[in-house]
Amino acid sequence: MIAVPSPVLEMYEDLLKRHGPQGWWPLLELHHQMKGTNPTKTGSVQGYHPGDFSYPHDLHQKFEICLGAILTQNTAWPNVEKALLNLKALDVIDPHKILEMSEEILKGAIRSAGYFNQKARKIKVFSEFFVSLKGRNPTREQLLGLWGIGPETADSILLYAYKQPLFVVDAYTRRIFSEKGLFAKDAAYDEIKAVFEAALPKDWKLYQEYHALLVEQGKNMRILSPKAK
DNA sequence: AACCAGGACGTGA
DNA sequence: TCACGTCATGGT
Repeated sequence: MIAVPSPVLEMYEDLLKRHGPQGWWPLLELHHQMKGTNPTKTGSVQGYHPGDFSYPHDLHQKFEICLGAILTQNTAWPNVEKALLNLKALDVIDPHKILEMSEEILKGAIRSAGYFNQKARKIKVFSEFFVSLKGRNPTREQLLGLWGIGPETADSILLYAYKQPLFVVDAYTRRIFSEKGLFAKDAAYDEIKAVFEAALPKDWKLYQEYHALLVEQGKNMRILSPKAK
């Protein structure tokens, strides 16, 4: 097999070399060997587990990832983490408990993540769906049919909570690669997603790491040169 | 002190 | 379809 130069693969190697393994998705509680903060990572507080692809360990952590995916919509992660810690303190990171609690209290708990009116509703809707799954895996179509779950959130949930090999496209991905001419800057989500999935082996660990690296790179670009876009 | 974050929905054309 | 306004807190 002759190695064909691919900007997609080259970028992955470059980012991995530059930033190292990212250890997404961050979780509130890891097993004790990994536990601790990672102050070197942009915007992170805790919960990353670089090199450890064993998570999520149970249904509880699956649900936590889904909540995080909704809460982080157009929102910086530290704000999301505060919201998740509030939910944990209330002991409601559980779809049944979310459904039981008042929407007003839920709004108060997730306030730091912004858009709390919309996100409280989204979390209620998703919790009902999660219960209906009874432990089974959701399909992308099912997720997209829920109010509040768009393409990126659906793919994030499927990739990080359910380990499905679906590439997640976010604003950073769009920006970094459209500048390199891989696709138009206004290309549709599914079009960009297809470019990556065609260029990469269908490997959910690779997809997890790649998306995390693109976000890390995007954050660094913003901090190091705010105007450089 | 604007500007923007690990987006999605509702609306009008 | 598609561009545009709206949603909201917290960092720089």
